[in-house]
Amino acid sequence: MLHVSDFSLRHTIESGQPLTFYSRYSNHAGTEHLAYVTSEGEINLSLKGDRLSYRFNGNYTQKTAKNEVISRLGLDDNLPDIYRQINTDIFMAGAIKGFYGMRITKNDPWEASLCFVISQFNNLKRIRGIIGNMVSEFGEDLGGTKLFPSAQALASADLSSIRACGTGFRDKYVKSVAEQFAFSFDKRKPYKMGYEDAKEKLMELDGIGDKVADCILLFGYNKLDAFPIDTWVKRVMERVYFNGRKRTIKRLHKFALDRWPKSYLGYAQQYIFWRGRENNIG
DNA sequence: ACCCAGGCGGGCG
DNA sequence: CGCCCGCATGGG
Repeated sequence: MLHVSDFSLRHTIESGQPLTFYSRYSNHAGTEHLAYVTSEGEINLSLKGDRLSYRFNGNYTQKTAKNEVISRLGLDDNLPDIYRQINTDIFMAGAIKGFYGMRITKNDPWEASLCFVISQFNNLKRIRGIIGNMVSEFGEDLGGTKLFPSAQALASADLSSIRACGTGFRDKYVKSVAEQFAFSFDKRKPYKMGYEDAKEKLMELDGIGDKVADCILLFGYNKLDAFPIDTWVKRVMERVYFNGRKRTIKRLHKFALDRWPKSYLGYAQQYIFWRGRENNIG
């Protein structure tokens, strides 16, 4: 058990991050539950008030499970300090108030990559469905629960069976990215690279462009200086900061860099995204 | 029926 | 560089 503060499991889980797509979340009588699987085993969380307890199996020990939970849910980020630094205006203040405790999750780079390749020109409900189909179709069976599908499994699958999961035209991107993660791309490298170099590296992959690369860097490599701009973030920023005028992605990136601390850009983005989407602003 | 969704690659000027 | 297009699929 550990005590947590400034933490909302619901906002963290529901806000379009990889865990949104492959975890089970529920709330019974004021106690929230979250279950998900990693290559090391299953994690089961319960949150009541500020008490976060966790159960685990597989290779986890008390210590490694605790580290997994803290790191995965972003509990090691200093949220009060982040809020102080990104709270530059009324819109951000509203986002912080409305979604207080929402954190950036830290996920496996391959898992983040697959989720965000699927996300292109898509919506949250369908992404969740497609990832779910892929887990049951291609995930290794652990006797009851299934693992997130490996890059190797998808690399050796044929296009039609990938497409049968509902990917649509993204089938070729899924296979291509899976092949590279399985055979040539060293997913450990970007951890040691700066944001710019790592992004350039990721964008060499077919099917990974500017926005998806930023998502992978933010949610997969824990690079909080990434600022993904999707249709929601673009529209909201144009409306809130540019009086409704159209702006290029490049210019919006520059605006963000000038306005918020580089090391917290990812958090600023996540609050813009989720308030924009949940309040249907834009 | 119509519109949109956590975009990308390719082609054009 | 900026702009435009086609791309599958399902829900509002």
